[in-house]
Amino acid sequence: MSNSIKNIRIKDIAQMAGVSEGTVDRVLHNRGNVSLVAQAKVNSVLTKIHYKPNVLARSLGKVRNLKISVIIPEYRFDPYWGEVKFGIAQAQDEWNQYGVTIEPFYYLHDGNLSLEQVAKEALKARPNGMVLAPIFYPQAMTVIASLHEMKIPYVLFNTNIPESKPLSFIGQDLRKSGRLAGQLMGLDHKENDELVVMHIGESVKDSIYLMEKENGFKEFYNKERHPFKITSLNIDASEKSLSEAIVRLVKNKNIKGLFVTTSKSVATVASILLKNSRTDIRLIGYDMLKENLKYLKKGVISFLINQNPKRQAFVGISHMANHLLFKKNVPHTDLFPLEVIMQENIDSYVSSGIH
Amino acid sequence: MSNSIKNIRIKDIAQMAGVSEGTVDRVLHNRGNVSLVAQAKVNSVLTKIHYKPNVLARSLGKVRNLKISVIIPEYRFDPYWGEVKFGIAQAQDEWNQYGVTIEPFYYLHDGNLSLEQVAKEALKARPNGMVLAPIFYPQAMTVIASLHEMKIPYVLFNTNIPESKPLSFIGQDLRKSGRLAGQLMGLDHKENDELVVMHIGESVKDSIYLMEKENGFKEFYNKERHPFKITSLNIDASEKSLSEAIVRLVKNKNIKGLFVTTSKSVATVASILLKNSRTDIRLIGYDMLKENLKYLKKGVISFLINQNPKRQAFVGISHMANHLLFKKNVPHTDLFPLEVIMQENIDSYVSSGIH
DNA sequence: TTGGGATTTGTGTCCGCACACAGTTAAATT
DNA sequence: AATTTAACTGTGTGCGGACACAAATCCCAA
Repeated sequence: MSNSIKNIRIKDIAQMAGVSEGTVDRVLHNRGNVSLVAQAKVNSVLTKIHYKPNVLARSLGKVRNLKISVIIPEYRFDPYWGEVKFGIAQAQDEWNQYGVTIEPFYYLHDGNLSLEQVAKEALKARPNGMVLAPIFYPQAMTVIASLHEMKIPYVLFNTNIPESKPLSFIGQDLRKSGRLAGQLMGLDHKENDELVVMHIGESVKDSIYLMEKENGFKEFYNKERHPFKITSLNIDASEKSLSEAIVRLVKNKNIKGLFVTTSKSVATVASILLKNSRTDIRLIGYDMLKENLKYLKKGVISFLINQNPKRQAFVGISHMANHLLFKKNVPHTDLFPLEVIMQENIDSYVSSGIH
Repeated sequence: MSNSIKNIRIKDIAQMAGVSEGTVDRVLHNRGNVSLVAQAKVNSVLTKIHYKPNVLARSLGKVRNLKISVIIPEYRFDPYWGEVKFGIAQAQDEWNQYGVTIEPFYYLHDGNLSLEQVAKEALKARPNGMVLAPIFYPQAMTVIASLHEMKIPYVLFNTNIPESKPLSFIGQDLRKSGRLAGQLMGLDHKENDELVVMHIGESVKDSIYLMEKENGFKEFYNKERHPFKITSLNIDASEKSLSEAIVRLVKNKNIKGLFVTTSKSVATVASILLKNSRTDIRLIGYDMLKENLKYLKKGVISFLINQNPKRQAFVGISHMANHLLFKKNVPHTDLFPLEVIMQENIDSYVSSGIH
């Protein structure tokens, strides 16, 4: 019965309208050069039927070698970006077969591998689209200006720059993620506990976005009116100052909770807690980095909030590819869920590939 | 520079091997009728290069109107299956444009709308593949037998039947999900607390799989050697007996935690807890059903474990479609992560579409 | 009325793969 | 040696859409 629901093709429309395929094509893509009569004939058919172009056929005859440049911070110094790189690799796997080439670039804070320099290099190859993790605001802005100028569409992920107009932004609501950390911290609260929010790493000074997490965290406690003392701390990532600072912290017996806003350093904190037998302190951090998982399994880290860096990269690239290749509409913002990782669900997250 | 990374096509292989495209095609699909010499020539090229067929071109000339039947329990009596239905709708949206038709069917426990009857109906249309939620074991087995006989590939989701050999299974590890509930329950434990595992609903008698959750829950406490008293309870879903049973339960002041294994009934439990001012009881349930979210927001439900029914259906259908249309390899089992939903991350889950 | 430019329309080709079918060659039979 | 049979190989076409280019039509001025 519902057997031969022959899909309507351009050919069919042409026949129905009594014009040639070329004319239908011109109307569909409003390329102009169509007489009002023909236009009317085609349009009257188009309103009657619901034409769905065959995506496969459309992109088959497409310009091969679409090129997407991906720019992220150098991954060798931070396993977080290592995860992102995995996501890029998966995207390459997925999209190469459609003739889409994905070229990754890596930047440092400054010098001749700064974001600006690297982006300039990337743009030389005249990519059809760009996917960018813009963690340094001012540099990012000049890159984005170039992109606008060259009319290259771009997707941002990880960090948003709302005032630019990206095709799409992929990331999380950082304030809400701070609030979530707050709730997780409070699950076994006691009245006179002291909680500390820690921002660790050299990027702190440039990364206003970390403050969002802190604000969210505090917001949670304001709302709930919990009588906690909350302080915050900025520490450089340099080995010595970091461990010294933590050791000092740990000596304070009132401190019962630490919330580390940067994903990489929470493992270091955990190791120091362990050495100083302060595993009574509830430690909350970000992301399923290898070291983090180790301490989560041991119970030193209580919770991790998963930002899903791998998937962020994958989805970002996919949005761009879908836009370029299939002309699909992509969401303006794609905010990932705030995933709570704890001992009893680590495995389920590790084993499930990209989710 | 890296400009024309021309993808290797059958044509190119033919040229490299010094044979015709037809021969390459015969080797690739081992259709036979190829001389050993030609075979060798082609194979030597194939080992050197990594041939990736263009999925688009392959499926372009494909049989249009692939048909996939989806069979799930009647959704009007259980919002869980309502969620699943949303997933089906999304899959239709996604795959219709590729010429794949998705036909849903709904079954009840028995009668002329039993799984067997409905499946018989579905099979009349000779679908190219089937996606099935087999919650009643014996009936499901006869359906699966038919599928094997008719050589129709099938994907199972929600409930696994490992001894059948589905193309793919999509779901969660229920034992681990029980363990997770255990950990969530224990976050603010006290020594002499009593915990209750509740199985609610008429399907309990047929659904051995609910026991997995209970076992996982108990397993967690065994391992941790927590001194909790854990009891379990099977209750019919009939209005009266349910509320009576819960009211009775609630009178016991030692009870500090309830773990409801069926997603739909936890809201009822929550409403009764609220009426009887026993919100001190930690309540854990499953899934982001509308009613459940209401009580989670109010704080009556502490945690929900998300089984992601919508996505389970979507992914199940997509696996089948990828298999039929693109000949893609699909994972033998696709176990979803065990997502923890709590007040401060509800929104992030609700707003992010299908993840 | 005709020429010439502008506008409109139709046809053909390519994209990469799958598969049917015709064509070629070699071996086997008479 | 002629002919059948089998084994192998190459060519051609279609899938649906995009786009280039050729062909057809129109309009207006000379």
